Amino acid sequence: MTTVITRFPPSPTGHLHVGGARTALFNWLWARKNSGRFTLRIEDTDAARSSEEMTQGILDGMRWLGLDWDEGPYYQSRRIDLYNEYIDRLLQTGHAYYCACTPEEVEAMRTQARASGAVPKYNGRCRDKGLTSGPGRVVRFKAPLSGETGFLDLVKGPISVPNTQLDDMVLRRLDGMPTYNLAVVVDDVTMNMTHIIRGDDHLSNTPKQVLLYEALGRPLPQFGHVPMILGPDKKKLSKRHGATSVTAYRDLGYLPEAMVNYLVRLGWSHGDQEIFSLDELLTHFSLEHLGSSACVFDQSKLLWLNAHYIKSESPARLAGLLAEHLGRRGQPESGAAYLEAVAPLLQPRAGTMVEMAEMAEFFVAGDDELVMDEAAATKFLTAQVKEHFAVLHFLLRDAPGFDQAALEALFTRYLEGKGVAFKILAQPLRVVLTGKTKSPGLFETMEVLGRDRVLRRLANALRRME
RNA sequence: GUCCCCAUCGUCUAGUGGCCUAGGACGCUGGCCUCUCACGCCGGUAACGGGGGUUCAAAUCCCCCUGGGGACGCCA
Repeated sequence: MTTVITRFPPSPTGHLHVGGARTALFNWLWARKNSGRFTLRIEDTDAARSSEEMTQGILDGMRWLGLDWDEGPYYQSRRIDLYNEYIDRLLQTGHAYYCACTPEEVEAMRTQARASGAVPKYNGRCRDKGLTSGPGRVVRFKAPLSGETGFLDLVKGPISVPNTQLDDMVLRRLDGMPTYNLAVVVDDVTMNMTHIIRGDDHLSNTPKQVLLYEALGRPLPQFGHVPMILGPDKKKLSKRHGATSVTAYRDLGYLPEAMVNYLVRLGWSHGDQEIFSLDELLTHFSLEHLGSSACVFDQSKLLWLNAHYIKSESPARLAGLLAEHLGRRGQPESGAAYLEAVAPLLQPRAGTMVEMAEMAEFFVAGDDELVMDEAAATKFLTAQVKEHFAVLHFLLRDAPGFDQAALEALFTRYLEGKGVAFKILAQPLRVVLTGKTKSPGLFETMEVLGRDRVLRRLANALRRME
């Protein structure tokens, strides 16, 4: 049994977007599930469009998702000699040749072919000229003129394309850099890849790569092409559709496990199961259940999953995240213990950590800086409730206990004595303590706020109602 | 234009010839719970693109059509 080796080869010309993250996840899962190795490779042969900053962003995204790699990151830009070795070999074995045509000439061939309804491709003018190395010359692959090239795809099944569709692709550019197709094949061969799981958009590249494997005399790895992720308009997902990079979701307050869970279910399924722990993913993930049709990125389902994970996450971890987001919103620092007490009240209510931070503001705001919903204050802080609050202030001050149960008992006793329903006082009290008309339950809120804050906010309200 | 791929509720999907008058989940929606908002619970809405075959039997297999996506770079 050979060791499973997979890879994720992003091009550092953009962020780690959700589509890339999903293929990375699939490759990672497959390697981990089979106790194999997962390799990271940076495809930066396009020097002009690649940047170190993008590379770091991609690595950050990977780490955030928890997709650790066993090898790499390898940089293609540092492996040029290796690629040249292989190109020379192809030249020697007659699988490649030098071509002196300029990009403009090639472009003209394509437009001409297109105009006459033919396949737009290089016409092979230098194919049999026997040109040797020289300035202004690229190296092209000598592709078969007839026949078919095919392979068995893990998700799509048998794929085959007439060779007349393929042209003599460039292997080495004018600037001496290898092209993508050559570099991937050389890398995948030398790094011993066993499985190549990648986006559907590479499907039509694969026959060209298959030809290269054959020319090199190397066995094919297993290819698996997963369908694309589309936007709600069913077009290829792009910035137009809103957040597409995984780090954007992190900043929006999504939990990595929610992202992973959402992504894995996009194109893969295990019966009716929706929620997967990492362990479950590792035991259940399979290539056979990868879907074969494109899917739409559905933000609302991601949000639901995130809410789910927030509910089940430990208050301690949430407190850390909460502090971070609160800080970002310019709120003063609060103790970890306090935030850890706040979190459970907000967990069932927050869809994202950004939302939780927003809801947590009244907990951490200074009593005098509490943002008051004025309309609500006018509506609820009436003369009638003022009398009650005045008494309640004393009762709360002298209450022996300040926990939820004690508070509830205190209120019940008071209300029964006055013959008043809690409903009458609930909203006014909520506005006084939180500044808003929506909040967690009053008794738990008071317990967490603590006696001092409650008393000060009550006193402030009393003063206001003078 | 050519080639390749795809096709079940609005969305993600289950379904591998009979268990399907098509199941789950998100969303939307009715109700319950209730100090507000949520959570939760119960219920509802909604799909096999069309046409031909094959078969005793088709969402499932084959063909055509239609629709969608992708690729045709000295980008990856």
